[in-house]
Amino acid sequence: MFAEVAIKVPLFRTFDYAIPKHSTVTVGCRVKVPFGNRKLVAVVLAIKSHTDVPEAKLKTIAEVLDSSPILSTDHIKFLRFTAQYYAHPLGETLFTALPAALREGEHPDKTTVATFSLTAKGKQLPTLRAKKQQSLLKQLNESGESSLTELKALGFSKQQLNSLLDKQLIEEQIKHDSQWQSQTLNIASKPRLNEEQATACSVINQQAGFRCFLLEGVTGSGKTEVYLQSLERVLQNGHQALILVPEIGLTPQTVNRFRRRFPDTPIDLWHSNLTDNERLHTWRRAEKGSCALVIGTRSSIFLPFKSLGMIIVDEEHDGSFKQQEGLRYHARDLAAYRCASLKIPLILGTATPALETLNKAISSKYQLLTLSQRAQTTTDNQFLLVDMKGQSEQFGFSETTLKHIEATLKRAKQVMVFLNRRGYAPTLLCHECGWLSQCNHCSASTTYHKAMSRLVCHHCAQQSFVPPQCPDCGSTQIMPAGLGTEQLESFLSERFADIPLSRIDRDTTRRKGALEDALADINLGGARILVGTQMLAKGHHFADVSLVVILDVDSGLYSSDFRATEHMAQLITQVAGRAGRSGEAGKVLLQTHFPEHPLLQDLVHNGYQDFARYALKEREEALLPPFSHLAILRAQATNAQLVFDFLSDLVPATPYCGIQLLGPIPAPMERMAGKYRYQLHIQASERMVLHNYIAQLMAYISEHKLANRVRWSIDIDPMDTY
DNA sequence: AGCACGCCGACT
DNA sequence: GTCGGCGTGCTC
Repeated sequence: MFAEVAIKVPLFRTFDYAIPKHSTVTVGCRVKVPFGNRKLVAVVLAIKSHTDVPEAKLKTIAEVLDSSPILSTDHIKFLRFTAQYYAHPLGETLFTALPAALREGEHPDKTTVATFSLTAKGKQLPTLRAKKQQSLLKQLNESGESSLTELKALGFSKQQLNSLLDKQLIEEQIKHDSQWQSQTLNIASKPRLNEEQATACSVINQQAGFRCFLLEGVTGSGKTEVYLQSLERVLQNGHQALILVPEIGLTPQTVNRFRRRFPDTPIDLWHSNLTDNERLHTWRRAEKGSCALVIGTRSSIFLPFKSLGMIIVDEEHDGSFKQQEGLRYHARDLAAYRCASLKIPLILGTATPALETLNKAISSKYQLLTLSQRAQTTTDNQFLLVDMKGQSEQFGFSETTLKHIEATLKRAKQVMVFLNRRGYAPTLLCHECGWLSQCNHCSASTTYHKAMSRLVCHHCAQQSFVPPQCPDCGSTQIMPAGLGTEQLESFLSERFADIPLSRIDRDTTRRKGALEDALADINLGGARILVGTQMLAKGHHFADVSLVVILDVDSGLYSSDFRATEHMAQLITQVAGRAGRSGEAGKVLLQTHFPEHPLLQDLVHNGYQDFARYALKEREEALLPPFSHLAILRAQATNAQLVFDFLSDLVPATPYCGIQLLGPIPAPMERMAGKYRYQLHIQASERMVLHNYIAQLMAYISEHKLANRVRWSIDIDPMDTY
């Protein structure tokens, strides 16, 4: 007998091996096989009695790693679809979907994970002298139980845990793998739903089989409550559910909310901070049906649930659901496929649906459920467009803007200021000769970080010292040009000297737990001015914000990326939702040179729903996604000519009816980390045509002699097209 | 991707 | 003389 196996190599083919006598090998098991002169882990895809491989080439399986399959045939089918859809080698697809421990051939049940919870004594929440231990106690009281990794992510240490263990305030237990019993489902008291929420829940609950719901709900309209109550039926039926959240959406508050609602229900987390052992453990718990809910980021879409009953994608428009390297999948889109083949409901929730999703709702492929009532406030926010034409500005702020900030601070409210550029200034400029600080390896300028007194390339992360003189002309007149969050911080803290300020961007939150600390600090009434990048926009609740300022609206209006306006509108709407939660209407101030821009006008006067429908019309007229389908073939190498020749060759070699090719064109950043980058845009009005063409293209490329000399990759449904 | 094999340049 | 650069080909 022979086994067809997949191996983690970038080849669009599988390999056959002889099965040694007396050993049992089944589909979905891992085996070790000799491959070239190495030994690799492989996954068995099929058992067959015949092979076309000549006897001289055929080798024999060296070792069987699993006595029972680690991948079900259904799951393999899902991964086969993924590989085919994203034009990625099956072996690599299979292996990226597996936790590292299984990729490396570890025993599937090699590990258990401990969690911590309060003892009876701990539940009385005694007052402790150690502040950190006290807040650890508080955290465990809120979460019920947390693993070491979860606690470490919150900035707690093993020592603090040990002290509490010594005092017998907390205890450690091993998560067991026993089957979760839905009979024990215990639902904590829940709020009454408003009419819209109740309608949404009942529509979802009446659904049997596959249906995709777009839950379009403004911030504060209670989407999470709809998720929670929709999950009840799933759990009661003994099924599992997956809740996909954006990368930074997996906050302790979110998790605690689910844990509090379903106190005896096993809920596992899945995110990039887990250790390999924890991943393996969660993977197995999902597979065995030991956990009922998984809340996870992008890659949790590949978890092998025993009996999945629903998938929820929260903030479905969020860019972090798309993987940007290797297997470039979109977790939301794969969720749709998975739900369809499992015949279970999918809920996509957001205040600002992606235009792709909205289009499906409008064309009735998805069912639209709208939540328009805000639970907390009744007043709508006010948008103000500040016309920057001819206005004098200080550090990017117009006089009007500064006056609004001042007035807001006087009323002891909080102000949020957004600029999507970290660092002090995007470049250094020589006043005498016009020299700009450039990265040696990328076609980009280096960002000036004043506090570190370094120049940093944000594309390849290389740092350099700030030159005392201009490297070109020797002048000492070199100065920062342009604005970054660090500069805003220093300007605002000088201008409003007595007002505490907090900056939130990737630089200030690098340390583990730093973001949580900063947010907690803000909510304790510390900072009144919050300056930050988009990070600040996502999912955090600040009670007192009544003014939001967005400085660089224009960067979204006239970008070469056709999705830039959509993303800017989403950002504006999301941050607007953060303002005015304290009872009074919030103000959102948009600085722009194009106040009359029709999309901006539409957004400001009629809201995202209207904007999005208008923007869809524009996409339709321009035949852009979702009214056509895109793929990008990217290639890079140290030698620019090589890259260009490779891509140029493909254009006439693979003509195809119904396909438009654009390129080769230089990538938006032509040189990055020392490599020259070009791309080919592939567009089709029919999805099938695109995929048939790509299949042909892949076959052609794999024969191409230059293909091994450049690094190339294909991106289906790319997010950043430029 | 790795890894071997093979063919040309500068070095302990 | 050989060490090593990377171009080419192959993996059941």
